[in-house]
Amino acid sequence: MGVAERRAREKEVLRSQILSAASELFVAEGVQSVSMRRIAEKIEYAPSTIYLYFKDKEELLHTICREVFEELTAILAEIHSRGLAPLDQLRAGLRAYVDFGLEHPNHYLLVFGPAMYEEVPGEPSPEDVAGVKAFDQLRQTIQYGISTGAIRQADVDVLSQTIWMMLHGITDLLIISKDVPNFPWADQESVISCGLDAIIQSVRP
Amino acid sequence: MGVAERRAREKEVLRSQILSAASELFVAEGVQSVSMRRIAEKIEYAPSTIYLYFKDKEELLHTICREVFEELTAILAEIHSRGLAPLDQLRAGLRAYVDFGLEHPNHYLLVFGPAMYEEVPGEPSPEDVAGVKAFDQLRQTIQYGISTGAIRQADVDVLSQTIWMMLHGITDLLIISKDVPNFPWADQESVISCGLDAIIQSVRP
Amino acid sequence: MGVAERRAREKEVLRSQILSAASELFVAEGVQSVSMRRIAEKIEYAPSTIYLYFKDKEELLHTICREVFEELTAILAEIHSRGLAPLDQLRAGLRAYVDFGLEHPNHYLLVFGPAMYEEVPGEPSPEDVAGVKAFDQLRQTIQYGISTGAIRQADVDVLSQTIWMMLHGITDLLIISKDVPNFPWADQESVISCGLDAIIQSVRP
Amino acid sequence: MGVAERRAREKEVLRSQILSAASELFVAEGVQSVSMRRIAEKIEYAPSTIYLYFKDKEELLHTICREVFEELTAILAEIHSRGLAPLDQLRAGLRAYVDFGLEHPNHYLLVFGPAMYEEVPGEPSPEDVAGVKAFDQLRQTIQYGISTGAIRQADVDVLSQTIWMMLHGITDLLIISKDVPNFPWADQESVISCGLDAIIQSVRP
DNA sequence: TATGAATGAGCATTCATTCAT
DNA sequence: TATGAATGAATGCTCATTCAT
Repeated sequence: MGVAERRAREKEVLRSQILSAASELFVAEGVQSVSMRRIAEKIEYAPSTIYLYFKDKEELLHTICREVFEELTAILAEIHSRGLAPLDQLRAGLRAYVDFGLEHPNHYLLVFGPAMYEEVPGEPSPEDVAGVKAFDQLRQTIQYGISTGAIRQADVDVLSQTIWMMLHGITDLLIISKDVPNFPWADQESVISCGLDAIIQSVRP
Repeated sequence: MGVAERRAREKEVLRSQILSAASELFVAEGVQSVSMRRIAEKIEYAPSTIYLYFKDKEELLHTICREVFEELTAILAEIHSRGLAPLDQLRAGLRAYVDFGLEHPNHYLLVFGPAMYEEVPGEPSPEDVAGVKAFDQLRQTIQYGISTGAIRQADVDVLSQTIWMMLHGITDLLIISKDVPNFPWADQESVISCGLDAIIQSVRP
Repeated sequence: MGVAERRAREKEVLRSQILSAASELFVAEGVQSVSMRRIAEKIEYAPSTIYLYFKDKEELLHTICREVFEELTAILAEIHSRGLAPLDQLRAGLRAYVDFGLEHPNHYLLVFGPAMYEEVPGEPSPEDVAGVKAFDQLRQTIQYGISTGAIRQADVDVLSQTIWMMLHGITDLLIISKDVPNFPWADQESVISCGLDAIIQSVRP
Repeated sequence: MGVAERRAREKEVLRSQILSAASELFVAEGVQSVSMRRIAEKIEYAPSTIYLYFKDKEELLHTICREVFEELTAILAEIHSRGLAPLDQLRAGLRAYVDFGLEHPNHYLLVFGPAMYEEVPGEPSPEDVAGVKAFDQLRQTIQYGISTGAIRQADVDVLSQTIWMMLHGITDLLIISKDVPNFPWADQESVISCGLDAIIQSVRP
């Protein structure tokens, strides 16, 4: 049985290697530009070996997206665990979200970019679930604020989704701005401050 | 001469057909995933015919982007011309922007989606110019508000870009939401209201 | 009838323009690399116009080849007309042949290069006829030399064809040598002298 | 291990098949006119399979040229090794050269036909090297003859290159003659004799 | 006579994927 | 488990040619 265990462990290791090689490449060069062969070369295995671990390129992508969401969720959960006051927790979470996007721009675009695959109604995919969990952290913060009176009475869903959308806009365009030099972009920090201020102010009672 | 005119008109029609087929596909499936062949099939012409109207795939993409921006600019210019009070003008412009995105979701995502082709620094492309002009409408409105005291003192660029980014986030995710059924999306109108309220409130003195 | 004549003349002019544009391009860039469109652009007519004068690209090529042969024939005929002594006439002809090749390298390769088209047995094409006439000049010179005793008794055909082949080899490789820099080519003039000496010496009685 | 060996052998076989199909087609129809598809069809494999064996069309061409030269070199080296008298060695080598051309007409024309790909000065390609080695066999024979007094004093390079060129002319046109029926070609053997006699005689002291 | 519009066949090459071993 | 060999479909693009006008 020691043998079987070692084998299982080895399998897991290779699976991880594939995932990390793929995600590195996807993120650095775009999903479309990266071939399975390139991924295989990076881990020094044959291309066909990848198919023993993932059905196809799409499954690889899905898995990576899910992991990105999980990482984001973990970050937000950590903030939650600090026991901050509602508005402080909110601001810290918003800031962490933007920072996460700016630190993992390609991952961010990967996850929130144009859908790479068709969604099938009624079958929430694993990365949907992961995405919902990440969003849920924000929703809980808002809920927490409302119930303590720190945040004005409002539909929790409407409010938290609107905030998320505005936050996404800031994150998305700050990322894209790096690739569009021919535009007089304002200072990044100023924009983030201005945006977070607007959001925080808008939730005040 | 009637002949020449009719021909010119027919040419223009086909050109438009190509543009609209292309933008529909680009937007629905991503620029990279759409082949010239697919576009040709959609309009029921030979692939090579497209090359009679556009130098290559890139020119097709550029043309589409430019035209989208121009339409948006025209809409915003019309609002400007109404001579509304600063905050009314601002709100009307923001609303028109979101509506434009929701009415032309494909075009919107195409233009503001991840840059598919690299920008070459120092050579502003025509669609950059068009994009700047569209954004400039918003900037002017903010400037107008600041100078009349309807909007608080602030760096015009930081403020207008932050607003644009938040607005983009709302527009972007509302569009994407249609393709992601497995998520408890809040009511669209409520989100728009909530977002615009937040923005307007944040610029008040 | 003046009208008809003018028209015929104009037609002839355009035909010539096409031929000379095509031959210039073929020769400068290789038959395969030159498109009908390029030829058309050069004469500032529509591509389809060329098809009113020549059935297809191949006919254009054939016509040009024939003209090359005719030019060569004319040069050799002029030498013949000078009334030189047999061996002087031979040497002058050989020299003129090599020079013709070196001055019109692409034309030369065009005509003597790998067959571009299939020969159909039994139907001598116009450029075959033209080629035979050019070769015939050499044959006559040899015959003339044999009959006057300046050249040794030998089968006229074998001798003249062998000479032509050796001459062709010199011409061909001197032309090709210009495109192959990585070889220690000997001085061109020395090679020509050496070759002609060998040929002349070999026909002596 | 038997398996690995068999596989390697099979791979080698397919590689050879590709090479010979390609050279046959290149030579019969010109490098430019032959598509990878056509080559693939000829060997009844998918086009993409060729790319498993050769990087691209150019590498295919280069490989063929190099191998042809190497075969020719081997033949000439064998003659050298016989220890013949200078003029006998020369004649045997010349004859072997012509025979090689006539036995491998396609390869011969491919290698000595108009360069289809540009040579880059300063970077002798492998087939240049191979070509130089083949030519060098002739040069050594001439040098040997001069040093033993069997061949007249003369510039070795000029003499050997001139001889090679004349020999090439004979070989080239004898090959081409098979495809040009509409011309009264002299008997092949007679032409070869006549040519070799002329060359041998011309090097005598 | 000349053309503008359109096409269909073709090109070299790449890629995700399959499958026998 | 892992692979090497092979493939079929696809890609952007070019070109000689046709044909209605």
